[in-house]
Amino acid sequence: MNKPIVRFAPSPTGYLHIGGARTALFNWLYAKKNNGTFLLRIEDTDTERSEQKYVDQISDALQWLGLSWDDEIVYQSSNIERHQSVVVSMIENGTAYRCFITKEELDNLREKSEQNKEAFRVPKTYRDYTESQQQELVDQGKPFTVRLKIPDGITEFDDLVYGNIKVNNNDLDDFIIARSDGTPTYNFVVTIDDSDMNITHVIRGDDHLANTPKQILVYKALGLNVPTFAHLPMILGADKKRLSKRHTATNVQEYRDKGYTSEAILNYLSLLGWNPDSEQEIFNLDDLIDGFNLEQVQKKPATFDEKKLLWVSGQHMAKISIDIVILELEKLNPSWGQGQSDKYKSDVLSLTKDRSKTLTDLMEISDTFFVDHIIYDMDIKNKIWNEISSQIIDDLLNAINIEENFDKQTLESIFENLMNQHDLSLGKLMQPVRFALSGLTYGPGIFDTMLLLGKDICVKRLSEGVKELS
RNA sequence: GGCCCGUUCGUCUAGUGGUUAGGACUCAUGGUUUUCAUCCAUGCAACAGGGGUUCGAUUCCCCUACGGGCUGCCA
Repeated sequence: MNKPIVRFAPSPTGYLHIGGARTALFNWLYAKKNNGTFLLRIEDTDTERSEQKYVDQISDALQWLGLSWDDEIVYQSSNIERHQSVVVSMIENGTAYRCFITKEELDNLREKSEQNKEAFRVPKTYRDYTESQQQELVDQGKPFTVRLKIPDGITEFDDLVYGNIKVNNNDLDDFIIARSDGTPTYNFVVTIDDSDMNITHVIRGDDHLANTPKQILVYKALGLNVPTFAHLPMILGADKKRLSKRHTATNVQEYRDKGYTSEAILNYLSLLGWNPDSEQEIFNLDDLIDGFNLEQVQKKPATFDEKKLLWVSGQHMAKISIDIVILELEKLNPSWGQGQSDKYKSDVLSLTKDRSKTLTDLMEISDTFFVDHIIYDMDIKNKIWNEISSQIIDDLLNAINIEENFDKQTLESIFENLMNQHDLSLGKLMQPVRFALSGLTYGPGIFDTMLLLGKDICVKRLSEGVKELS
């Protein structure tokens, strides 16, 4: 097979959301898998709604995800002259025509059809006007749009996901390819651009499935090669509605901020609408490229489930190396672990990493190893602190001070004595110790925590803690 | 209204003309763990409905229902 060229073509009217990221991912995977090319085209022809900040956001998000594109970004708006010249040539060769029906007339007709519960069809009034008849109306200063002259017949194509799709051309209107202000419309420019960019495979959301026959008709009118299409099912929110800005947390960068790694997000996204044909669910990028194919893409929409994302993320956290995790944490929060030695940071992480599901989890749980002073949550204190807690801490402090050594064996024997003395299980005994020491009720093993903190800090925290908490 | 697409546990999915319809997440219970998280075990839970075709349909066909998309001088 020839090397495929695919593209991701977002419009910069909003942030890159999860659905867009999935589309980008599948394009990217298809390109990588087949040694192809992955291009980025910004569809910015809606000047009302397009904004540069969204272009920046989208490219940042793609880069962060690791879905880097080949070549320069193509801006659709910069091709407008090319688009317009094609429109002119189509009027000349009769594959398109000027239509002088106004928007208001159309709106009225549309409304009438709706009231009568009839199918609305755009009247083909001007379809067969000759060039000179059209010119005459133009000369009169009448505004016009340009419509594609759709021939009779059947339009069909084989979608890589949906299979054979067949539409009767009679069910299609002669749709507008250029507005009355001369600007070309989406279904038209997308074909020109895809053709100009030599796109071989159009992989996009299935909201475009019904547009595809129209686009094919444009390719045919222009005598261009029709690319292969693959439509991806939509991603739905928990309410089963198509994911949109109305849903909470659809922005890729929100997930970055929540502490998910790009690899975890990509892994989860790949599972939405694709199955690897095995029971494996945790993939790194290379696995994904290796296993990916369009044949195993689902036809039905998938619901985004953050619980499963969280699980996937936890699996990735278990695998990720400490060195990488340090880099990721510092990227997420530059002040994380500031002023600490690499050795200490990596010791902290080796205790905490495996009990975290996200980078933010990890930051939270590791924070106690970096702060100067513990701030105690009094709600938690009220739940776990009791009359003997202070006594336990005092006894522990005494024992630590008496012992010369501060190592695991020593700590074990200290706690052993305390257990006997207070007639408590280790679990009960260490609860107030952990809290006084870290302000938390969970975390790494208490001996490991104390040893990493060191004798001086333990003594300081315990004595300060017992004062504040008593 | 018309056209196109879809429908297996709550969610992501596997699967076959004859299966105890499988796995994963979630949830519940138990176990491991000094806490928490992990991990392990067990359990709950699905073929949208109705007709066909067939000895037999979750699987093939049709209809209905439901959901989504398109039907824009948005992309």
